[in-house]
Amino acid sequence: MAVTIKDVARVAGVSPSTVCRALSTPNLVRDETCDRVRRAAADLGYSPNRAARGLITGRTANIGLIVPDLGNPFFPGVVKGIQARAREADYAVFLADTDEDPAAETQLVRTLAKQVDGLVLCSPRMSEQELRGFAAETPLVMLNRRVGRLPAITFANVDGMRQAVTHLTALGHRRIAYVAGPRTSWSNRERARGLRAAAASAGAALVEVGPVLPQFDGGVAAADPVLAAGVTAVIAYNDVIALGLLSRLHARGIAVPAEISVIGFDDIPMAAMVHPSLTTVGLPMESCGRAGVDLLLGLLQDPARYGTTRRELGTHLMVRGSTGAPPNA
Amino acid sequence: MAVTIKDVARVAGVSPSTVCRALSTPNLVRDETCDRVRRAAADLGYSPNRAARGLITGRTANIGLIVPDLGNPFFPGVVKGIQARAREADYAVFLADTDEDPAAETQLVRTLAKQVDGLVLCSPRMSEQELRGFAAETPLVMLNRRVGRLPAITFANVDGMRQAVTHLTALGHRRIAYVAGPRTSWSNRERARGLRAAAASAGAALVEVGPVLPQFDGGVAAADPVLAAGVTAVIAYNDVIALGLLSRLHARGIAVPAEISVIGFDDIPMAAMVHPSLTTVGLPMESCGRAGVDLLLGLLQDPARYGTTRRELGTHLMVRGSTGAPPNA
DNA sequence: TTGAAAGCGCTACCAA
DNA sequence: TTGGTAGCGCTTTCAA
Repeated sequence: MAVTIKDVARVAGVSPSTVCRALSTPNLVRDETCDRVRRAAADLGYSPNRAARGLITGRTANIGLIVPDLGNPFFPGVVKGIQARAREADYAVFLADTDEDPAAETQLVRTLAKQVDGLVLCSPRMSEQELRGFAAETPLVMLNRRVGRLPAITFANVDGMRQAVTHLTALGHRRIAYVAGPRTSWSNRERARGLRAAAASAGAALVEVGPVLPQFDGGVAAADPVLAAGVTAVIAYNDVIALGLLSRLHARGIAVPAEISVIGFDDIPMAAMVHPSLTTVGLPMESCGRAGVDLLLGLLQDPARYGTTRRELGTHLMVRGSTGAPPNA
Repeated sequence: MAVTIKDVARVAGVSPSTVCRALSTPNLVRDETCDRVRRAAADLGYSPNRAARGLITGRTANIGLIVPDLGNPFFPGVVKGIQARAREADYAVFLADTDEDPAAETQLVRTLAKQVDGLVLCSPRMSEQELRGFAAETPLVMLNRRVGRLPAITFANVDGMRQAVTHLTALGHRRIAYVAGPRTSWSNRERARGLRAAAASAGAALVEVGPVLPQFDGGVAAADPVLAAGVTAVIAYNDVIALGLLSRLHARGIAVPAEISVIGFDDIPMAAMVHPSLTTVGLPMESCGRAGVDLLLGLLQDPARYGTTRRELGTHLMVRGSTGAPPNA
């Protein structure tokens, strides 16, 4: 078995209590003793058993992270941000991928809740009611979704859409399509809302296509209806859909942006790598992860203060090759 | 605080020991008692504290997973496979992303080792020596790398390259470039070795370009040297590099596959989504994750038997649009 | 400044 | 078939 605090105590010639103190509150221990203990610990390669510690302190130093689909290029950035911030704060991360299944999500929350101090839920699929229930039991922060006053980090979807529309109308576009993501998705609703508002105030016509699955094939499928709608520009719910659009437009011999402009949302890595490169609304994904952990840590320290904190992170339009002036401008 | 086994015992009117048995070995408990306990547990919403259990059983029911970079599209598939298999076996997964930093990897292994029953290391960056050291202390399986006889799941890199070369020579190619990945990468060495052997036995000339970073920009940078080498086909260390190649070739107005054929390795999702779609050697990533967990579970049960088990998973060439006959065939 | 002892939640053993 | 007891590794009183 692994080396325990007793082994260190024996080698250092002190009691286990002293070892514990030497390692956690050195100022309560005579310097010389402290040194001896530290040396023994180092020699033996001791590192404390966090589970045992958690049992008594009631603090596991673990956080749980639940994501719907790691394969979705939106998530790795967020997860990396969470990892990085958690590591800085000396927390370990339990990760679970639910495969977009709300039932699995619920079960996973139950299982994880016991072994972590708090949970970060990425774009949770579960119902508002369930979410509220869990939030009452376990410190929890949501990413990319808001439910009531529950702690959450979100992106400025509405403002992102405003930026996209401003860009398009400045170029001269007057008729724009929106390829909608899933009706049940919080961010789709936000983006659609922002887009409608921006189009209305800019005096541009808006045609909604879909909803489609937020995947490459969804975009492929949406391209023909978009073309049929007689628009000069299209904004997709997200980049993956936009990439599908681009692919199908290319296959049909439609030039982008000469004949139609395309805008995505998220700024996933591939967006900058395709031809033409994709104009898109960029989300600070790593910051989102970090902010999520920060909020969770705050929540653990001072639930009253952070219990209803919601932060919205700014978004920024990345203008690239897929947008230009409309055909007959 | 959470509800403990004592609470359940009190409500059910039995001793904690009985609660424990009723829940874990019901056949040692009278049916009626068992029912009473279960009901009490359900009423109170009891679920056992796995950390406390682990303390005594010496089994945490957690596995640790360390990956170098979740942003690399190679990993999500593997991680999903691991998650899925772990969940089936009722294990939870600690995930750590090391950001390609070997030092972080070492530290993370140390930290995680205490709270898990075993570790899965994805394409580990650390030295052979360190790896051997850790393997002596903690059950551990490597994915995508072999070191001596340590337990590992790998892909048939050599055979994949044979398939790629066979495909190209069948089309008539006689002069092929290889864009190498990092010298330090185990899979790059394997792939290069397989490629050299296959080219030699097929009588094709091989030109090596690079090494380049295994990223899109690496591929972009490699395109010009490849063109200068006067080859009719190029095989990249991985898909991400191949995508960069494709992009730069497009920018220079070189038609693929009319003027040059391109093959990648991995079959990441984007490979099928670009124009022309990328011919590539497909790796069963989810299977790799599942196999890794299976091997780890075997290792935990019977270290002697599985201590040196290494499995190689088959690879399959996915022929797509980026390969064709050479220009003057 | 240090050590002894109690106990976190749980399981395993021995008696009954 | 059940309960009591000990103890996993650690931290935290309370005394000394």
